[in-house]
Amino acid sequence: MPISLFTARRLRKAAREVFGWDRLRPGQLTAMKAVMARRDAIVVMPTGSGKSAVYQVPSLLLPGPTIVVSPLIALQRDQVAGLLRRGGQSAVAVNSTMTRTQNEQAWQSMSCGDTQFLFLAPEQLAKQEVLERLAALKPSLFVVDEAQCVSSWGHDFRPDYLRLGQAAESVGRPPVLALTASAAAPVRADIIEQLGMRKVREVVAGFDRPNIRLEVTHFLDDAAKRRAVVERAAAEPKPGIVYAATRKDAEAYAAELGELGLDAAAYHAGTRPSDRATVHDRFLAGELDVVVATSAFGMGIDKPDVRFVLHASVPGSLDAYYQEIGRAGRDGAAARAILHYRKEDLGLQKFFSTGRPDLDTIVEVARRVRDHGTPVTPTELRQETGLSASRLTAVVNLLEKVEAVTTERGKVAPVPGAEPEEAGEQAMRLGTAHESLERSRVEMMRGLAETTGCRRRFLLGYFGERLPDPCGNCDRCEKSAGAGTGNVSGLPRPRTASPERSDHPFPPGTRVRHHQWGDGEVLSEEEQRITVLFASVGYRTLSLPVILDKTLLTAVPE
DNA sequence: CGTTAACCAGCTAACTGGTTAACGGTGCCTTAGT
Repeated sequence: MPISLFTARRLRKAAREVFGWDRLRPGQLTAMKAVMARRDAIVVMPTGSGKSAVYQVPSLLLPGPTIVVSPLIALQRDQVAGLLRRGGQSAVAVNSTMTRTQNEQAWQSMSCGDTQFLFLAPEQLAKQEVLERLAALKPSLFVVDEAQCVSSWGHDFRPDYLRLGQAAESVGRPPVLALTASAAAPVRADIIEQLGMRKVREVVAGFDRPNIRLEVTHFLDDAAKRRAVVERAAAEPKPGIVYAATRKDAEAYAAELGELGLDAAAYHAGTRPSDRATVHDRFLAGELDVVVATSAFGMGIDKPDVRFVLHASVPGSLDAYYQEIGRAGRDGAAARAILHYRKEDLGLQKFFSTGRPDLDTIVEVARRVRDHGTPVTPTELRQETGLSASRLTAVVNLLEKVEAVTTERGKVAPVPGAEPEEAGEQAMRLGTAHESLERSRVEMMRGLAETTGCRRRFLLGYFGERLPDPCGNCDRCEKSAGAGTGNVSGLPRPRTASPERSDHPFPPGTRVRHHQWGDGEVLSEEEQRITVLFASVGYRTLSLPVILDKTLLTAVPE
């Protein structure tokens, strides 16, 4: 019997006997087989489609335990509870909300083999002691859950995400499995690079969520937009989520909706922890009409009957937009994504996408590391520079990338011959490139809001999926179809899946070179325009007639 | 990048227009003091 068939049988058996899952989806099985073959894999599957099973089932058949890196402590709790409930599997988490004794007990139950799953935040793996204990467990699998965080948070907000590749190495480099519900090709490439993954098996399920109607309403005036947000949130079938850009807005909208008699609550990182938990639980229990939240709300929310997601202001990227609207209509019934768009709102998102370390700071850290001569602990560097832990880690990450320092066994060491000023300049260039990428991601959001074509086609194009026909379930499609032909059910009309050939020299996937912006890759096409991701400047949308007429772009052979 | 609050000058009383500074999102972890 071929090995893969044998493996598939064992996987199915384990899934059935332990978790009671009678069948595995094709994507799940493919990914599980990659894990069993000791290969690195990145899996992109929608929430609620059994992504966790991809590590949970193989883990039972592997000799050592499974390490799961999870971004939020609340999520770790859910995952531990879920394993116990569904499969009777023992799992533990080690984090700062536990007492010292509890964490000790968790380590104990791992090392004596009683427990198969250990959940940790990336910051835990920044500690040398933790890495040593993990290495002693001889783990068989290293899972990074919500792996989009590597790319979206690792570069600035939570820089320990960029250190996970090294962490995996120092615990014996088991196969690395990255799981996420949404990641466009460039984001996947970033995750793979940052985690140091090798010979990666990519399993990407479809991105389309055809039951979610996409709609964008334009506003010139801020006050008019605010009125419309409240009116619309009040009018839509419940429950729903309203996303606001700031904490203050979230509070204000929640208060206004409350005055209209709705059960509405605000949720953001400044909400008291006990209130956060209450809002979360009440929403899941169906006791709230509307949660008005910042981007803090949503990870781990798997509620089937959310009827609308309304954006009171544009999010900072199509990735964020897609993730947030994806919380609507998980049950497959008609749902709405309503974006209230004002082009001035893009400014706030542009502001959020800045904040890289400045030249002086980088050079200072590089100097101090050099002057020490011998490896120095991050704690020491923090005391000398007064930088916060995450800020320092971000700087060290940059310096390591430009080969001015190395890190080993938790300490930072200089690279002989590396000049701090030179390293600083190089690191700044990296930081600047990343910043312009982030800003171009904001521009892609503008692209969706201002497109005259089918919105779903634009959105899916960004994720590398080509929609041959307009979707019939967005405001643009309805507008061009005219009155009377709208679909009554709220569900999209059937459409053909036949991919048509591109009639120009730059179909998606083509490597191209621009006379000014250098090398890039064509990501998507839309009517007379293509979107290209350039290494130097990020996303750019180009007009096909113009580039064909002026030969601004040339295709580069692989 | 855009909004808002605070301030000030002007110039004569209660307000206007202009400039300027501050603010804005995501979460781990640690440690000192109740």
